[in-house]
Amino acid sequence: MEDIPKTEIEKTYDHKGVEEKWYRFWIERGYFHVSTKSSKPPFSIVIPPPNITGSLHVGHALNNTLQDILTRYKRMKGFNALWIPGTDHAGIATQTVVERELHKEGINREDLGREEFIKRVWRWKELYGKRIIEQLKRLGASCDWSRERFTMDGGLSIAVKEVFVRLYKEGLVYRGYYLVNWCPRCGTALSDLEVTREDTKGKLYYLRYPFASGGGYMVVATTRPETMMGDTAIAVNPNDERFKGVVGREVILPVVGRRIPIIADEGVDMGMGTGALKITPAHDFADFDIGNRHNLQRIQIMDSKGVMNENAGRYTGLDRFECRRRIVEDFEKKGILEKAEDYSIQLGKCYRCGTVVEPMLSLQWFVRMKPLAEPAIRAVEYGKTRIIPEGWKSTYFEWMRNIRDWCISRQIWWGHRIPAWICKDCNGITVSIDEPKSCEYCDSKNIEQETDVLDTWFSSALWPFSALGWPKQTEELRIFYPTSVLVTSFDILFFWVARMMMMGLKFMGDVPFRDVYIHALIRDEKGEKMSKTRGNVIDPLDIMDEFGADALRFSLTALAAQGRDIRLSLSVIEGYRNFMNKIWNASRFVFMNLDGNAGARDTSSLYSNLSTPDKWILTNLNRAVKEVEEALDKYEFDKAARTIYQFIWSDFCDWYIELVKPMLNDSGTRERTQAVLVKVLSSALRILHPIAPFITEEIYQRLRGFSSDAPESISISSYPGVNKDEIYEEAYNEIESIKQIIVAIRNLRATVGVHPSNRVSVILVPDNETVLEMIKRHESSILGLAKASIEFSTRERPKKAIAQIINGLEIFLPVEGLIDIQKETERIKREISKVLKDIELSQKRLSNPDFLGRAPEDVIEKEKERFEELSLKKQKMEEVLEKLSGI
RNA sequence: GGGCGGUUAGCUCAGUGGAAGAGCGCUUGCCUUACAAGCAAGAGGUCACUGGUUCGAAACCAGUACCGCCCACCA
Repeated sequence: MEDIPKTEIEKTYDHKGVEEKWYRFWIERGYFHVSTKSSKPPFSIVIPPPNITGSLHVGHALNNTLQDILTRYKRMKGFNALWIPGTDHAGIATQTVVERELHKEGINREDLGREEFIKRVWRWKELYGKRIIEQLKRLGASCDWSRERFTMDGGLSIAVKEVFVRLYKEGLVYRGYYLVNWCPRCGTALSDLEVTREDTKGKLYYLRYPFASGGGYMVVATTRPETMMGDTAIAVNPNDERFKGVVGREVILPVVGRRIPIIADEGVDMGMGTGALKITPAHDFADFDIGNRHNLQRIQIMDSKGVMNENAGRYTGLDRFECRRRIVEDFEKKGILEKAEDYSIQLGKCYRCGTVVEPMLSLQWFVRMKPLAEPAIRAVEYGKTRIIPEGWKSTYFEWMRNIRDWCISRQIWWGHRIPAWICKDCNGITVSIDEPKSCEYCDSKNIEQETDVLDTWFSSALWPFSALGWPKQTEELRIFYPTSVLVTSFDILFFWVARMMMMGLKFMGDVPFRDVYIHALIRDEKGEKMSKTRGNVIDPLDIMDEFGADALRFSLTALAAQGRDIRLSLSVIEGYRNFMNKIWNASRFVFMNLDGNAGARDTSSLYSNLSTPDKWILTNLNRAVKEVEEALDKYEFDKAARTIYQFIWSDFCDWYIELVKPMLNDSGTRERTQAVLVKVLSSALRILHPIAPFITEEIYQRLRGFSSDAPESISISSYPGVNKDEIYEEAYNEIESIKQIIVAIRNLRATVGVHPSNRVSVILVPDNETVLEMIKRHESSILGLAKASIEFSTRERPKKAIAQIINGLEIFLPVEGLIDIQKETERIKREISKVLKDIELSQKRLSNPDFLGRAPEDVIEKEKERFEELSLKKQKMEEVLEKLSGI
């Protein structure tokens, strides 16, 4: 063990300490800070602002890794690359969190009062709102932190008011009494998007409503019998023969005793239920519309907490579900309930808390969407904004074309308070950016500001321009709007992307981003959504602790294909952690073989005398660079990662380093080889840097000492370009052939079971002089990598030997009868039959006049060559088989 | 009810018209002085099914089945 190489570099890469160190270094040097004075072309991304209540989950990790890759890539490519960070105030979510805190202290927000409560939320934000930002930094996010924004900071508040006022003045914001989705737990209205539908098992109840004139009853079916106390009609389809005689008559509501009419409405589906529909305009969307058409009274039967109100008679004070239970019980006794069937219903639930939403009549603020949606549809149709992958376009269009007005008011405290003042005298509404002194209609001073706040997504919709300083006409806006790309996942396509499109076009007159890249959602290895209750959550913070941020980032990148979900498992991450270690050790090898003064050398002269393996690796490098560039330009992150992985591990480590080892021990070739190693490693590090910034910086810093003019950090170094002069077709093919020979010999060794440390002697029978000469040039490589010494033979094949047949060459490994002849014979036979099958197919193709007539020339040529090769191979193998049987 | 994805090796996924691929797992042999988080050699596939287009289909088209997602006021 005394001849362990003298090196200070650890055998295993340890990310601990490294990541933090370089992140601090980058920040201190201000590499991520972007100046508006720069003459470089702009590139910009605004972050999807994470909630201040959030903790980095694996979805954030993916989303931000991809943004960081793009930002770092563009920065290295010479762009003035700006990535604006920020956080979202997340109205309901944050309010809930703080309320929970209060609850622990035994108080609620009403005890505190609005003003005091909001102070508490701000205090909470100061304490915990930075958490997710710190986590993004751990991930390596290269945001310009000097421009960090918050959706409730002063500037954004001005933007929100400006937008609201302008929309109101143009009639695009209005206020009115409508039926909205109401969450009784959160105590607020929700937009349609904030309601999720869930299949729920329920019952369909058939209720008998007796005719007022006596003599029978109507049967109506409902899943919500408690709403019957708000019924104001029964509706049937006018074309329904069954009910021809009853339209215009009246029935009596059981329990309540109220008389309600039977009306006819086209909206009633004759096939559903009993064909007769009970109409509750104040608690059902369809009924609301029917009610409007027939001027029906709207009777509310619940309060904002979902508790039955005074209109519910003897059920007043009961929770809606308790009321349902009781009412069914009572109806059963009284024979009002005809039957109850099991029924599966799509129940609307609050997307925040899961409470069943209640359609509730209330005074709310809305945005008129149609006029805003039209330009946003056109922008995507005309390609002013590209959606990638394209498949999402149709989803976007579908939603935009059927868009409904957006309920933007929320009855909570945390959020942007609506800048409207309501006059207590004349009920007039004064909407204004600054607090008005009096009512603009009656001049009364008796005005009060609207207590509602805006939907969180209202401010998010302005993010691409508000984060750049709007409504001020800033340099940032001029340079960086529209932003280059938005990176997001599809679950907020409507919530956010669509609304940003509308607002951007409305207020900036241009789209908010050129591209929208939509990535997948992360699931566990079984394809299930990660959730705490399932216990299948992969916490990126734990992953970063154990495997490092680079391994996490690379894993996410490699999995970021454009499908709909990504299945992430620990074994995948472990695999890419191993890749990081591989890079580390390849670098370690390079360092161990460099001399201290390597940097002072003039490398250009060394390049004039490249070896074939040198040319081969440079060819591979340039092709890899090209592929990675093209992939990143098309947002094919997984392809970029795969290309880099393959280049570093297979090409550079498995072959180039191995091929080059003897050259490092030869003083005639040592310097040149060192130069190529450094060049290739340096390029490899730089193409990898956007994906794995930490380890590449760590190695780069060590490599920098060997190079005279390297920038002080890899993150500001330039991205490698493709050098066409370094594509060496001939050398490439030559090494590919040599690789084949080495693999074939290794295969023979394994077949015989030769111990890896033992040298074998093989007999090569080349087809021609060219092949012979080529092999001779690489004899030492074959000796080194296959541990085989070579004998050439032009005619004679050895008698006792096993063979491998490759293109242009037969390889024999003489054996001393130690091998299992039977097994080897079988193997060859199997090979022959495979070749035969291929020959057959090829022949069929070549004898097909249609193929010869219609296929392109080069394909036919290739097929002919292939046929020749296969035939030759078959012939050679049959000879080998013959020889084998003679042993 | 409408729309959109997916179905390729045991698992997770690439591959978009011209010889079925990768990683993990598996088998076998190796601590070969960069790396056992490694090296080498293997085994393993009717590319879901049925038709069609084409000289040629895993890929393009149509349909079927299964899995998943989104949208929608069917009591």
